[in-house]
Amino acid sequence: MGRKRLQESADGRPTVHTVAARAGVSIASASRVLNGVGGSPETIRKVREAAAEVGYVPNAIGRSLQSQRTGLVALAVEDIGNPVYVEMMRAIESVVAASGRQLLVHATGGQIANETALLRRLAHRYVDGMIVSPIRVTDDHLAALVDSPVPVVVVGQLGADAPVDNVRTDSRTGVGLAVGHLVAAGRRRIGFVNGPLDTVPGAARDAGFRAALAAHGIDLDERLVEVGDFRYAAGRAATERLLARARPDALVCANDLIAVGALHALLAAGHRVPQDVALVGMDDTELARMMFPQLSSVSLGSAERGRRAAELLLQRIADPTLPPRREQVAPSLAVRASSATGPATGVTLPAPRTPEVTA
Amino acid sequence: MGRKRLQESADGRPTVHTVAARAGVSIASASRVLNGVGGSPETIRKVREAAAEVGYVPNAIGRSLQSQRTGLVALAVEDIGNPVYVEMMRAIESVVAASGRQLLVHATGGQIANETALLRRLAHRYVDGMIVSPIRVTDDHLAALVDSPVPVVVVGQLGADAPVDNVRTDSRTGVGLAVGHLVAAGRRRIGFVNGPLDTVPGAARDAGFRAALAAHGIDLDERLVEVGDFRYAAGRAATERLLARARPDALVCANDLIAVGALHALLAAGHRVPQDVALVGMDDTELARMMFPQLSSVSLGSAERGRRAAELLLQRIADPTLPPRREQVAPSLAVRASSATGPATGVTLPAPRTPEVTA
DNA sequence: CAGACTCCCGGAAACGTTTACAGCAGACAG
DNA sequence: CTGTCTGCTGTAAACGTTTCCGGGAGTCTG
Repeated sequence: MGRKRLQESADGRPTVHTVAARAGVSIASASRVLNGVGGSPETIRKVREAAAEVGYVPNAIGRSLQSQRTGLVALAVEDIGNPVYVEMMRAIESVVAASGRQLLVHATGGQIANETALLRRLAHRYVDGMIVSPIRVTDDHLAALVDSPVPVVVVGQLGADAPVDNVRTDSRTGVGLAVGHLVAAGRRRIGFVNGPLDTVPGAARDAGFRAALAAHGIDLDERLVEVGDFRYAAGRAATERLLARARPDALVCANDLIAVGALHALLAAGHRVPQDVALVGMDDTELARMMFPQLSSVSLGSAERGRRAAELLLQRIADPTLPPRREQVAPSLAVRASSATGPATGVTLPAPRTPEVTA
Repeated sequence: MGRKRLQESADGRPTVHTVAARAGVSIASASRVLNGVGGSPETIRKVREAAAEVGYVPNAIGRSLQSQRTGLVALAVEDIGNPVYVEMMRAIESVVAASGRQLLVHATGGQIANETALLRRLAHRYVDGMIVSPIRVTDDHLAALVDSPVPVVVVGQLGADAPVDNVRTDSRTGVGLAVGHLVAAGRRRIGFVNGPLDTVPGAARDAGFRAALAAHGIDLDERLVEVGDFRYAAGRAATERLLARARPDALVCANDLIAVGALHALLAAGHRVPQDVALVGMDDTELARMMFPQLSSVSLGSAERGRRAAELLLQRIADPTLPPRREQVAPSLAVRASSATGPATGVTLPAPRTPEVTA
């Protein structure tokens, strides 16, 4: 039989050829029946039967090659352990699922190389589009975004003129909300525990903090500013360093994970929250409500940003010629016990290491 | 020109044909150069140049159709907001990445239909293999697992004779560790806040709890058992219901999210932890260490299970004929402040709603 | 009863890639 | 100078699917 086409795939699984041969019809008819378009009752019966007998299951790759779409959408975030991304993911998922597609998540670990590689590899047609939330953006990175072979939507700040769909918030203003709230509550020695300054959100929040203090006529004591990364352990360690050299009456944290670390450090050092030190986080994730006392937090609308990003992406997939769009979500402040003014809701410690504890 | 093959893909992006034509060589030579195998210096130069000029980027789908592999591995979990899955994912990711593949995560939301659909759709060749951690297993589900077209490894309990690679732990014994520890510390009115009983882990933990109490000769007071789901809010609500009708001196929780909910409920109700009520969670996630007081927790070796599952999967991808294997990871108990015996490490509340507070 | 119309079918092309195979030129040995 | 070997190249098949197109059979209309 020479090099005649075989009827099974390389690993022995049935293909549409197997089904067609078994049903005694052409592959065209088999394919039509399997896709539910056309076919006489008799043909339908024969093909269905044959497919069931051999346990046919279509090969998505073959189908995608033909149809030029996979029905998959990817979300690439830095740290999937950060609840803010979980909330964003849930919002994206619901939009994406409603369009009949599936969402896949990839954690980049904040490695630029990693993320660029993802764009350059995964995006090469395995997915119909992707949403990326980078915390560092380099020129190389940007280039990869711009000429990505599939539609990309970026969640987060991006160079002003980048021709890429973009959903952002204003975290500078967000930090301002926190500072304003604390100042109004009579706090003056306001500290700031931030993430790395070489990240986009880190830099924006630093600028926002300084601007907000200035706007309230408060001189910034640099000893009240500390930097770690955006995770819990670093937040706790950074707060411990800060407390070792300064005595804040309030702390703003660049996200909720850091705020939880700060809360832990404060309580372990014998400070009462909020009586001695008021605490405000950012992102307003479920984590903030899981703490005791519950944490005030600046909402950056992560779910909303995710939802909008997903919508932008679906629109662009439908029509790739759309001009780049940019949307903005306004921040808001959720005040909870950790920065409430009254002392009634606070937590006290018996009397651990530090001297200045109320008897 | 009739129906002659075009040199661009449908959406105008360059293909290997474009590059070949531009370089004045055959597509075979172009492909060889682009893959770094063979080619004369002159050919290499021309092809590289042409590829750069047109911005060629290979179509992964086309390549996969030919090579019968995608280099992608999927992880399907129920709730990506649960830190235990984050830890598992990290472990899997590192193994998978080391093999040069990429990990994609899919959240099923615990919907069986969802999960089965994932198996039946995504698994149809988009990925080289997948790791699934189902919390409910039906026959249909099992069938989908067994004749999945790609290798599958299951993390979690599975019917004893299911011919599927499987990494499990022994959560019954795990609950026993928690109960034993609490009994040794003198606790007797030990409560249990569990997830749904129609889930595999929920059922196993319930059985483990009852068996452990019996083993210590303690009669179970059914009012001390409450059920929600595996998330924070439900854990808190369930604990509130429990506290409204009973007075435990210790609580075992079916996972750390529930334990955090229980901690919140306990503190809000004015109970001291651990003095009044000792608390033990399960999964030993980072969340347990993020609490104040830090939570004792039964480690079910989630990272280890993830690591082993990934290794099993890679082995099976390499050799699909391997017999089904089953591995087990032993639980262990991490004792922290929330169940420490001494009162020194506990947290006290000023004097909220309940009367029995230390002045 | 002829013609138009509808419906179904099979052959073949197409999606973008890799690769087996054969041909060809050049280098080298005898 | 001839024969063999090496290394590169191009043609074409293959991966598994969908779909265009032409042909044939059957149905309805006039």
